[in-house]
Amino acid sequence: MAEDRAPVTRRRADARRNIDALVEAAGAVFATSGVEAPAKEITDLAGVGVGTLYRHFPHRADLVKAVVESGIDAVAQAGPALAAGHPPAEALRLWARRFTELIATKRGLASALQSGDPAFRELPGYFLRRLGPIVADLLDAAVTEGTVREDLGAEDLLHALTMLSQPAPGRGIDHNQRVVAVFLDGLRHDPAR
Amino acid sequence: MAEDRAPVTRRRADARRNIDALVEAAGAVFATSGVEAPAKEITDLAGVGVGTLYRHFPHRADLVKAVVESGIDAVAQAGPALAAGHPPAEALRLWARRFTELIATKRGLASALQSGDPAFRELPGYFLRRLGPIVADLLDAAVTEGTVREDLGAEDLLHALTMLSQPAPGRGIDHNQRVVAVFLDGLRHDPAR
Amino acid sequence: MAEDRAPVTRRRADARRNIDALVEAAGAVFATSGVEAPAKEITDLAGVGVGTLYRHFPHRADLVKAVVESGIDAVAQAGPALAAGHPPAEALRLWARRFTELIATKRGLASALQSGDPAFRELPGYFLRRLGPIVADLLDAAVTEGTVREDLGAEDLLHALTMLSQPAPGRGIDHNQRVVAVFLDGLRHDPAR
Amino acid sequence: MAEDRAPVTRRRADARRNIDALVEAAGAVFATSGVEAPAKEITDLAGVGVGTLYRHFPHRADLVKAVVESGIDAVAQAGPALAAGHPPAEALRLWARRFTELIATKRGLASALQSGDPAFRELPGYFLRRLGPIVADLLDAAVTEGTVREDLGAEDLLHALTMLSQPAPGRGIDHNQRVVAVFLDGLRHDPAR
DNA sequence: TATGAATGAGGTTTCATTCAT
DNA sequence: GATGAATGAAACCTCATTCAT
Repeated sequence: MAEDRAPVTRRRADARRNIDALVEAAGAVFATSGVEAPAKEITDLAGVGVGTLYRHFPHRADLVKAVVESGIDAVAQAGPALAAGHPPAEALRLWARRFTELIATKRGLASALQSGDPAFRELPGYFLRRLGPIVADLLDAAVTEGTVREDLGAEDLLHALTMLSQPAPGRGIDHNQRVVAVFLDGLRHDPAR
Repeated sequence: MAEDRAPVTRRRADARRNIDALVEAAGAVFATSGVEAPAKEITDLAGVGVGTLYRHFPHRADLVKAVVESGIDAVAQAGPALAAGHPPAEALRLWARRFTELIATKRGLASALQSGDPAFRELPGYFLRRLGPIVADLLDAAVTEGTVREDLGAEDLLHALTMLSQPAPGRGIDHNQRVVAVFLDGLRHDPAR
Repeated sequence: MAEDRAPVTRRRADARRNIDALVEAAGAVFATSGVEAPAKEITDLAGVGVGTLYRHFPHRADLVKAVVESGIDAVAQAGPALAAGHPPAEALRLWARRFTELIATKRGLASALQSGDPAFRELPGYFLRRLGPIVADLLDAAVTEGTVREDLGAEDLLHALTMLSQPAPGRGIDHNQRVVAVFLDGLRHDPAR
Repeated sequence: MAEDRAPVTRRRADARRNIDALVEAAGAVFATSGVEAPAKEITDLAGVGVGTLYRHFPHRADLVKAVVESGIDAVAQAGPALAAGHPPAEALRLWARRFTELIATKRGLASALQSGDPAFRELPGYFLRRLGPIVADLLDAAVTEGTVREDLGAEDLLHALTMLSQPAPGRGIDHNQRVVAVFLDGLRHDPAR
């Protein structure tokens, strides 16, 4: 119907801007008020009407997913890069550090991932599909190398890292990094034990 | 209203029965629907009116606290007993096992403990006050003995155990016991490392 | 739990009063603004909170059904009475008169009955179950007597009466009575035709 | 915006195509979801933006009117033709048959005609203005001939036919034709009665 | 004391309508 | 003229909390 396509692309740019604003605002609001924060709080911060939120993210989980997605890519991509440049166990440790940074600054996301709330039912699956393979590769390499114990699956590890990376009230990210480090120590294979 | 007023003690017994029913029901409902479950769900299960809930537990946190309390005592008391009968590191490990059993079967409690929700603001404090000293004693003994590293505080440890004990969707308590064991391995002091 | 039952009955009376007020208000509002009128309009007229409406009538159809029910009984009961005191064709005509009075003063109900809106899916069934047998008895008697044609089912007749009894904008109930009378004339069995 | 502006007539053709698509789509959607169906549903089916709908049909009633109009002309024109080729009473019967075909396949239109909704306030007037005279002519001829009773006005008749032609859930157009036939039988003048 | 009906604030969601492109 | 993104009012519905009985 529209002979000239130009306006369409222009419009898309506007929409894109709103979508980005929403995801950013949602990230901030989730961090403050949790994943169940009122939609209004998010749209106000994004400077956008409620309708716009629902147009782009019909379900709450869509928005949460977008927020997760917005940070997850860099972490996912870091996996292969670290594997290439470091010995397996070290690569795993460095990757976990990155992962903790991601989760620890996104209060409430992890709890959404395991909340059991039907609205978020798909999220853990998405999360695992996206990061599971990266962890599996890192873990397998270290197990093959013989420096890491083999009795813990990639998903178990991912879940443990997720929980330990949860922001703890009254403590900073250092706390998370410390307990994650302890956990990874425990993961080291030590035949003498 | 009631012409035949039952003796006071009789009433007390009734109240006690209701309180117990409420706490038990709340535990079950929290496990199924999370700590934010509708009050009605709890009172229906307890076979009691909503008013009764509010009489005994004016705030949601009071009820959560009661539920936590109902399981926490045995775990708290187990601390000294285990310390008396086992070497420090082993005592710590056994106690952690008990603790995990408690938390892993109370879905949602840990997340309430760290939810940041103002309604639960007092809970972490209560939790720490109650269990902090027990962990501290077990931990100090092991550090003194030299079998456990000294760079992790009792509260950090308690928090880490709490997170790792969270029920993971699709996995059972075995998962929690496994990752807790890994964590405790990491806690062991190993000068050779 | 409550030893003395008296208060319960008392309370029921209060609730009953609200329910009656709601049904009456709904009848009035449906007549003015149609069956899809905002819930608020109804509760305001009934002098009751929205919550009360939803407690007693969780679905819109429940309320419509109650409104229908509130008038339908007298009409249903009139069937046998008229059959006993009049020749069949006359009984049918008199009953139709009563039926038209009922429907014509409840603007919008009939349209709900055949709206196709999923919310009202059960209503036509309810309506037919309630009145179908009455019409069938009246009709059968007249057919047996030989004064009424036999090629129209009771449900067809009921539906036709319902449609012709719909309040017509700008016309009063006389209009409905007149067209219903014409229809019933058409129903008369006349072998000579 | 558009550098290459198409000739005006070309534009007109496009607009015409859109209008036709909208009316057709509206007819289909009204049949399925009622006259109050979301605008989006209609524009999607027409393959057109919402803005286009509002440009051509600023008010919902305009669209309904267009849909009604699209079918009404043939029926209106059939009046004189039938009057010319048949005896009055027969002409009336045949015309009613055509009318029923029109209404029975346009679910929801008749209810819009008498909904009382301010948005449709003009529709009944339009409907009567268009078809009233046709019915009046047919009716007058039959009354003059002496085969049809004279105590029912053309508008009363039109309204009755409209109601009886309403699609009945679970029944087909046969049902409507049957009850309309009964009604017309009732309309016949029979001095013997 | 216990009850559960009533309340209404607060959140969600839908959709008619506008308007920049 | 056409588009469809954005808007926000308006409706829905749920539930924590109060309070008359």
